[in-house]
Amino acid sequence: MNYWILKTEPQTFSWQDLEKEGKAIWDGVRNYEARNNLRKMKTDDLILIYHSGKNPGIIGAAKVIKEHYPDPTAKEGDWSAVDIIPVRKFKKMLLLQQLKQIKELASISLLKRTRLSVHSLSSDAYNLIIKLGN
DNA sequence: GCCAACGTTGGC
DNA sequence: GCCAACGTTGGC
Repeated sequence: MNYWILKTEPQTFSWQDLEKEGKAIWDGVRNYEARNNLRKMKTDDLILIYHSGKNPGIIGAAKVIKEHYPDPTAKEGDWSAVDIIPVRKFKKMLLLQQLKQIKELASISLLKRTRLSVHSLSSDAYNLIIKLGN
C-alpha cells in the first residue's frame, strides 16, 4: 500500500467536483516526476487531495480505483492518467499554514518540493494527517 | 501583484 | 553539454 498527495487548483478541479461526479480521471499532468509517481500508483492506494491557491491545504481523502493508462487529454508525448474516487472529506480543511507547524511533517515532500503536483507520502505522515483532519 | 523555485527551450 | 532566457507554479 502506498500513499500519495494530489494537488489541484480548485478553480480547475476541486474536491467538490470530485464528490459531485463520484469519480475523477486524474489527467493533465505534464511533469515527468509527477507522471512517474502516477505510474507507481496501485489500485486501492490512498490519496490526500490538496487545494492550491487561496487558503491552500488538504481537504480530503481519496483512493485509486484504476492504475495508470495513457492520458486521454494528451495530444502528444508520453503522459499518464489514473482514476480515483473520493473517500472522505475532512471535517475542517488542514491548511498549509497548519501543516508547516507540525514537526513530524516538516520533511514531507509536499512542503519541500512546492511545484511538484504528485507527491508520495509515508504511511506515518498519511495517518497523522488523517487523524488531524478528523 | 510580486517573486522564489525550478522546469523547458534553444543558441552556441 | 552548457547556460541564459523564458515560462509556469504557487505561496504570500
